[in-house]
Amino acid sequence: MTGKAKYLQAIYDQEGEHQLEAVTVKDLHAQKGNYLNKKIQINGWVRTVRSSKTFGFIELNDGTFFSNLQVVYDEKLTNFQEISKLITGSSINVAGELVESPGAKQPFELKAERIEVEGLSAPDYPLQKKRHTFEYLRTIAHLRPRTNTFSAVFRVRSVAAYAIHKFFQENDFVYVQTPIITGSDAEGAGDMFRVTTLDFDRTRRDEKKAVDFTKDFFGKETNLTVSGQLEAESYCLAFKKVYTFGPTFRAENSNTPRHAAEFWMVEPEIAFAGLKEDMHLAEEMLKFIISYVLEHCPEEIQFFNNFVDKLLLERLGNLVKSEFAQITYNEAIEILKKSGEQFEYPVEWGLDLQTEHERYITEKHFGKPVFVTDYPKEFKAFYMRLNDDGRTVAAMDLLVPGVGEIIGGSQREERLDYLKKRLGELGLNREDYWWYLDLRKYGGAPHAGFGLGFERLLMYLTGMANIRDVISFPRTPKNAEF
RNA sequence: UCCGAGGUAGCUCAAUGAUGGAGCAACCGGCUGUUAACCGGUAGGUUGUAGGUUCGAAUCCUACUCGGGGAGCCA
Repeated sequence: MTGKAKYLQAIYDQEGEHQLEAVTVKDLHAQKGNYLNKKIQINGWVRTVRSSKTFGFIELNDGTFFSNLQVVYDEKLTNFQEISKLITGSSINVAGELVESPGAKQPFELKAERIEVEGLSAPDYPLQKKRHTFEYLRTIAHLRPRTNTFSAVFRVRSVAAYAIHKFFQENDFVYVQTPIITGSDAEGAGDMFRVTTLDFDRTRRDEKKAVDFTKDFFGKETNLTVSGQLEAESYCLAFKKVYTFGPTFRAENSNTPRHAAEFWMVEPEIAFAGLKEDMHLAEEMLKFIISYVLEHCPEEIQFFNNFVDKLLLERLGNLVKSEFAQITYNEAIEILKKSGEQFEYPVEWGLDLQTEHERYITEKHFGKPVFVTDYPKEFKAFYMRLNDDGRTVAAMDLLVPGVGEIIGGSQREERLDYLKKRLGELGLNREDYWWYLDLRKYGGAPHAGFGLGFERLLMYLTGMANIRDVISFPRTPKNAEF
């Protein structure tokens, strides 16, 4: 028994005369020669039935491959009437011979000798064989993976996740799982989801009506993580090259197609390295992931190119070949000022770049991914390394057409005195960061890292315009159904 | 959170102050190679909720609610 086959359920036919192991549609396409003109068995779900008086066709999808398998059946089946009335969504088991198809739309088809109904669907099955809007499909998130689009999205998601691990593992990075429950407010930025076991109705409060968290589960205030970065830095300064890949939570009341309250983030961190190495890593990583997906999900990417975004293949192909652009914040301001564009928000040194500015730079001016570096320290986080000019930090954002900011990173401030000073300037409590400061005290080294929004990468990879359509069960403000 | 546009049959949409329709899905029937199959028929509605204007409201007004777009925050 092969390693793969042992996971497949062996199913016997009704008479128990011979045993056929269920094969997958993926195998049929991969090794057509092994199966053609032979008896096979397939499990799957009915996408549609086209029935005539004495014969009919079933589009069967078994979840392993993008395309359906066409099943041909006729009145020789003992349950012909039942099969002709099968409702979309029903699960069946089909045994028969795989033959070349006379139809133009598929290379082969299954001539059914026996069809067993595993689970009937119902007349009110919400998925039809016509196009549905993504908005409607979000209301049936438990059924949408059965559609072409979401089948493609989540296969790409799985392959992309694998590609991320493959890239880092093959480049000697150590995969670190940082905590999801955290006692530190990582960046002092953004609202966090509180984690507590306190009973709201019987919570002890002190004279100032403040909640007494010493009575809580952890004996202190805890939240869901907004970033694994600080913890990743700790492991970076032990393993030299590390990465995290896990869920992240932000309680911001963001209502946009690019934000979710729960999303996945990839956060590499490299020691004895600066911003240049950081950008190089980001570019190599993105190119690897995209190449890997292009190679391993050709049907899915072609589907997106046909039905979601006509320029997808061209854009992804170009990205893999081209060099990312790289400009400083200063240069970005110059470009915007000289652009002649009428922007709604002013362009001035010391003001942050607005979405419209970022879009102009990456979509119109360069037409490809752009690193923007060295922002004024005022609108960046405390841990970013201060540049020699004393007013900018070694930060970088990667902007890509269509999605916007996909990566945010920086060289970290490794100089203990600078870091302490910065904490003070921002009114952050030094004691809260004692262990983070220790990393600088005990053999600190220059290091850098970035955060990649996994869902934003998927949007870029698939052309899907809304983050809610690249997460299985999206969590957004006022929405945690399923 | 702010700004502007929406919610009509299971789905996608018509109907702009006067008897709420179509396509698809469902259900019944027909059809010997279909492929978003095709042909005929049946059923399906308190027009998001509440209130108001009017002789009369899906249509005009107000509030709420839901989904989405733009902005802010960011990945």
